[in-house]
Amino acid sequence: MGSHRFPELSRAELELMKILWAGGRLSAREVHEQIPAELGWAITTTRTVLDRLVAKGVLRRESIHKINVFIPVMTRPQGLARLVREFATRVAEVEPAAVVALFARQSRLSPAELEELAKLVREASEEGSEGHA
Amino acid sequence: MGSHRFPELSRAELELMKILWAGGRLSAREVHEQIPAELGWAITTTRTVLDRLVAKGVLRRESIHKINVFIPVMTRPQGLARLVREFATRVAEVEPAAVVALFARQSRLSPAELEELAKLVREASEEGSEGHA
DNA sequence: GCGAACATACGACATATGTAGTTTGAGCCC
DNA sequence: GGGCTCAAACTACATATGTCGTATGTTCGC
Repeated sequence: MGSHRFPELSRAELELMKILWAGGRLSAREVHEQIPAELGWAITTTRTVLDRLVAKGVLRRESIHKINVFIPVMTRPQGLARLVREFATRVAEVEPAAVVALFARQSRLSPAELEELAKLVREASEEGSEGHA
Repeated sequence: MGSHRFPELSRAELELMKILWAGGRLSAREVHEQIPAELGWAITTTRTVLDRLVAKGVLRRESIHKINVFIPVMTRPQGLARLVREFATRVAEVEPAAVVALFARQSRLSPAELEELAKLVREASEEGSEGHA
């Protein structure tokens, strides 16, 4: 125990988190500019999703000279872990580790992150089959 | 064009579809009995989700002696294709084919289904980068 | 033939999500 | 120093989802 039980990320939320994970600390506008134009989001939409992420405790808001910048609280491995497990167990119905392996060639994850992802997915498995029965 | 643009499947819906894909044609009760008890669903919940699946055109309802049996319209490969693409492109950010490969060792999919899944995922990719611009 | 049991068809309701708009305040250009 | 421009903070609203409950009709054992 110890690892915060982070909430799930919806599609729109994951989209923004990916930008934040890559950018570190960005203002709403900076995040918005990196959203694929095809999505055609209004800036207010970006702000709303950002706010919800803060409300969920996934992002932290810091005011710099009256301008808010958003900082990830949930790390990328933490954000991916749940999605990986869900996909592995419910959709693909294969061992989660096999899905984790997919991320190996995914340049966005550093070796350290990859390892953390593997660990988190493993831990989640243990939790799933609780030993407190 | 040609392949019906099936709607997405929510978690609960996927749960039921998996049972139907394995069972063929089942009554609401039969489906309900196969739902993992841990989920603790009420029979009415099962019926509701089943109804929504019919409304979405994913299942077909047939009345046999006044008892409804539900028959899959959307095949397993069709149901998985979208989920696979979503996970591959948005979450793992790897080639969809790599994710399809995961299903190779998944006994639930026959070789034919596996091939269809691969084909559907491939087609979806092409659609994504439409050539009609 | 009657009532217990089960099935069907609907209605309901809270929360989650996608997607904005509006109101108000601060900062900067001329 | 009056606006124009933006950011922040709220509010809004439709649809999707998870989860049932209820009113009715049908069946079968006794």
